Amino acid sequence: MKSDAVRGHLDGLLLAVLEPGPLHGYAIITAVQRRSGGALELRTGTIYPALNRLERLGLLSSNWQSVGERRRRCYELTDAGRAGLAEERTAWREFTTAIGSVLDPVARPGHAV
Amino acid sequence: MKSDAVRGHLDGLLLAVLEPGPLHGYAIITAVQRRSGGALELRTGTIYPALNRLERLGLLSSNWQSVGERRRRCYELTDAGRAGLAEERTAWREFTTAIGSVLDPVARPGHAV
DNA sequence: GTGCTATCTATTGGCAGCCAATATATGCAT
DNA sequence: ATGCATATATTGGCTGCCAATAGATAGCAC
Repeated sequence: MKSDAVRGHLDGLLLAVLEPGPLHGYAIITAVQRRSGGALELRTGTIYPALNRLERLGLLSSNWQSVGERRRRCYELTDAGRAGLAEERTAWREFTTAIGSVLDPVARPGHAV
Repeated sequence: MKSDAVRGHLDGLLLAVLEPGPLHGYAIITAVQRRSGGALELRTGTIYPALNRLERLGLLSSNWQSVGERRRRCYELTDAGRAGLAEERTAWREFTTAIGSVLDPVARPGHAV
């Protein structure tokens, strides 16, 4: 998987891994990695600014937790975040359909060429 | 479809529409538009530099044609271009699988959650 | 008790790559 | 003669992700 691969789809990934429940940043990275079968390895410089942005937009809320002396910042979806995730999924479907029908027209029966 | 949508997948699109036969730049734009059902509208500032790059890389070859007084630059796939297209299709499959399995894990039966 | 690795958060600089805007010219219809 | 479709090309700019860097806690091996 080439670098820069998630460009334009990062928000959807973050919202999606938070759907089952709250996670902190580090756990989000491992969750994306696990759910993608190891294909997607996000960097901290990628997700922390993105999480901040999503919180600023009202799609996420965060609260600090303490585990012993260690601090964690836990993010969870807001209602707007759940709506945003639904939009991202729709956009993803449209996107893959558009690119896919150009890239592989024969693989889509019923599609006029 | 948001602007900047084809980012990272442009080369594959160009190679794909050239697979059936040679086309000139303007026809490439309309071909992508048609095959995507109108979803993808590439700009000249997007494709001309890309076509040049692909030719420089040896994936395309071009030759000028004259229709009356009008000049057209026709591009066609080289053998390397055909190989490149196959790679792009593989990469596309891996990409959609990776993002898709994060975005929509339940929609993929057999995928452990 | 010293290193090594994993866990955890955060910021900065850079740049690839696409788009908007712009320029130019032909051909045809009205 | 005006406007729209056809046709090619360049430039500047911005978005957004990544690499690099920084720093702190915790546990394990030795």
